[in-house]
Amino acid sequence: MVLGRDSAPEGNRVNKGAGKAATIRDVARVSGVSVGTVSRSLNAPDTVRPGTLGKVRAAIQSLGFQPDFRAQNMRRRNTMTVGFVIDDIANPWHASCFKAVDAEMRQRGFSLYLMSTNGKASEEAAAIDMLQHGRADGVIMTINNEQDARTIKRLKELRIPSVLLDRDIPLEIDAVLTEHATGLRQATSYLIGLGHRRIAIITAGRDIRPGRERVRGFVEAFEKAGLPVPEDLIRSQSLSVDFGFREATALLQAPDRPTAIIAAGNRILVGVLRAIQQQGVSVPGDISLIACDRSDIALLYPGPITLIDRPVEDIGRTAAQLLLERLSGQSERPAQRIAFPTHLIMGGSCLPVPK
Amino acid sequence: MVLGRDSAPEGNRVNKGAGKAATIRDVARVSGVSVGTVSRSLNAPDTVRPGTLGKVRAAIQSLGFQPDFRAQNMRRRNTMTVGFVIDDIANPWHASCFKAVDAEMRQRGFSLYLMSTNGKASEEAAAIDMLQHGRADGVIMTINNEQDARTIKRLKELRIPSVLLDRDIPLEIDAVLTEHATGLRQATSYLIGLGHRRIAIITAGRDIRPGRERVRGFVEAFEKAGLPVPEDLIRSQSLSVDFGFREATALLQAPDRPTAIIAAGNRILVGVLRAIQQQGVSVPGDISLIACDRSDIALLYPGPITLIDRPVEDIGRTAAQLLLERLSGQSERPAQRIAFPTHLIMGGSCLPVPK
DNA sequence: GGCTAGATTGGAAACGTTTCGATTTCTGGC
DNA sequence: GCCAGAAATCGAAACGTTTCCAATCTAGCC
Repeated sequence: MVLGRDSAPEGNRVNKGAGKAATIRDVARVSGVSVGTVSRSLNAPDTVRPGTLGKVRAAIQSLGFQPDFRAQNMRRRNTMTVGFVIDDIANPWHASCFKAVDAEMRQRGFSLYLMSTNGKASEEAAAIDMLQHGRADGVIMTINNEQDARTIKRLKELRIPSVLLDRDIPLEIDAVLTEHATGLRQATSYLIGLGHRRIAIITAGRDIRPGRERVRGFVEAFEKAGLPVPEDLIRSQSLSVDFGFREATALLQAPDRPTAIIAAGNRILVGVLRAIQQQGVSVPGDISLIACDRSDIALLYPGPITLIDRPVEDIGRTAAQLLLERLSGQSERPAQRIAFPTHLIMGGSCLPVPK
Repeated sequence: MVLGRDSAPEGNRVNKGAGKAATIRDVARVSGVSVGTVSRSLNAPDTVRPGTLGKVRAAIQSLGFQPDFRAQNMRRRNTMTVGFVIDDIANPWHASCFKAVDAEMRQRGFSLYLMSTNGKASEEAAAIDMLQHGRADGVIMTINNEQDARTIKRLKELRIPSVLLDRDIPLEIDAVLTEHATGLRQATSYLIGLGHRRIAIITAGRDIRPGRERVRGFVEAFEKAGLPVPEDLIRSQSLSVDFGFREATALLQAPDRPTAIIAAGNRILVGVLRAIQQQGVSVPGDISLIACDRSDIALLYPGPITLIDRPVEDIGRTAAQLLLERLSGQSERPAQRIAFPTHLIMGGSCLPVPK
């Protein structure tokens, strides 16, 4: 490879406009046909005679013509773009979900706008506003608060199809959900089976579906076992690292410390582990731990952590498909809600309670 | 909040087209001025008389008019969109970088396409192709192989401004770099100072700048100390988890096991830790470890790992600014290369070599 | 009140495509 | 070789903005 030499001739020109690009008109002129025929050669080649097609293609080739995307958007009234709105792309679950959505969308010619809202309702509203009026054809999103009036209003007035991820809103919007309640019931029952009674759960607030459902599953497990629900150990407020850290610290320092913690949330787990480390507690020796969602840390933390998994690729792919269905135009079906099951992956972070 | 009731009336209509949106023509008609004046009211309000402006604004308000983004793109010949091309958004460093770029760009009205190429040259080429011809105004990217002919060719012919992240290519392209060599020299010297001689480095191949530079810094540290370079412990090939795992496993099983490993790469660290865990080795008791870049795992792995940090926010912001400069049009300056320093953050993963 | 320069406004021409009705060119059967 | 019908092509009208030139208005000055 003689890169150095090869690139020298044009080496010191910074890429920029680089002369006018050929238009469909140029192609028409060069190939001696009308503009309409060139367009049809591109979009419906079977309606143009082979001879003509050849001439057009030759002209396209020689001019290096590529249709201008903006003009196509303008005329076709779409953008082949979809917004993916979440609170934080640094959350590995969101990153995986994005990849699944992207894979599905890209192969159909769509590009994805990624908008990370930092969990702020104002940024959320701004993101939704931005996608309207011809910036995107559809949206896939996880909003931060199912009750925020501003966001609800935006969604109600949204002019493009949308799919909610793991959120539940009293509007007719497609949604892809997770059966968090089942997962938590199962995990909690497992701990109860190991003899745990003082089990804590740290998770999102009840203002979003994952918070509500997880707490519900947690409570149901105790009820099913005929045991009193440890209300004082339910910490349901936020999915943030900080919340996880704060609550875990408090729980670990309490006189009647729990024997197990369910860190029900990706980021929460990080906070919980930080607290565990800071308090010098050992897992599973001093306390049992269950996490939610795969992540580097959950799979690796000195020994894999027992966790409630969910099929993130399926979830992403399904969200993409629901949206594509609507974007393809023909489907006027009522809104659909699809839920995916979780399953418990056994790690080494849980032990039976010593007698 | 009476959500249930409020949303009932429109509740069972799935969002969709929802009637024609008002155009600038409608606004002109309603406010009794010409189309041109409406446009100027929006884009240069100080050139229209206050009275007129009032009428126009009233009409806009009453019609709920918002300019059609596609038409603006068409006419203005831009898209207010920038591509962010990387190999894997699940890499937390990339996620942080994206957020920094996004913050800077969003406040100037740009949206970001995120394209995750999975490190495949074909997807990389496809991504770059896709961004051309009016789909984006510029690109920020980390390509996967600085020697791949296909990618180089794409870059050379790219018609929109671009910024490279941490890559070095013999073309006139803006780039934001990291002084990996300095970081590695420092880290290696630190280990040498602790008495280590059998120090291994696992990092990217020499086909990309981080690989080359890191190995260079590593070698220089030995030379500066007047010590022989442990060539057999330099494993420079890929940034992947798998490579980290494979090489770490081999190193740990070797008869003359190193006393320290530098896991020079975000993902590599995950692989290395997996190997360490599987081999039942303890850090820092059995082996010292240094990582690159902050991540949940580096900060948390039973005790924070000593690591070579770099200012990811500054890097992202700078990349965005370089691009914005070019996009603003007036700057015809030669390509710029800006390098950021690293610094060593002391964790607890290194110990002196016992005599 | 008339004049001029400057400030506002109107109207139309782009921007590059797709699409649709009208027109031309094939094709095959006689 | 002609004709009808089908197939292919042409040409022009959109799509919704911005922008430029020309036309009109306003204010200030004498």
